[in-house]
Amino acid sequence: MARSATAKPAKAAAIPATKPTKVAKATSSRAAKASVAEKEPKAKRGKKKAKTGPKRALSAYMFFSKAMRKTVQEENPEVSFGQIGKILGDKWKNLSDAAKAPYNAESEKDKIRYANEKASHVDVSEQSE
DNA sequence: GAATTGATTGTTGGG
DNA sequence: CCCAACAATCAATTC
Repeated sequence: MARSATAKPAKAAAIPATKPTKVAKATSSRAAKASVAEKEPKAKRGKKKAKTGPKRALSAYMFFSKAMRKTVQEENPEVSFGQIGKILGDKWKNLSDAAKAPYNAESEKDKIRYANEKASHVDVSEQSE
């Protein structure tokens, strides 16, 4: 186990709109991390584990990027991927909790979806390969 | 048990 | 085929 504290913060973190408490040092993990953090952005995303199992739940930003990406491109037709990301991120942060609500909702749904697949574990039919 | 690090998710376009 | 910034978020590892 890990962050048992993350058990279920009454959707505080998942739904800031309902409760913009922002976890606020839920476990001081984020705070401390924020303090440390700021290391050099080492693009070390060379995949490690996670075989072909159930894909993890997407984050609100994932859905946001999917939706806004196109829009941002239209407003910025001559921007590269990196720029889009920066713009999207900027907008994302600029978005209000209410605006994030729908995205969070999607992420939540995905979370459940992921949990469901994970829960599937081994049922009757499954085991594709 | 709490904190931290790490890996994963999605986008597009290119090397 | 993998990575690039962006943000989130879980998940296992570690202490």
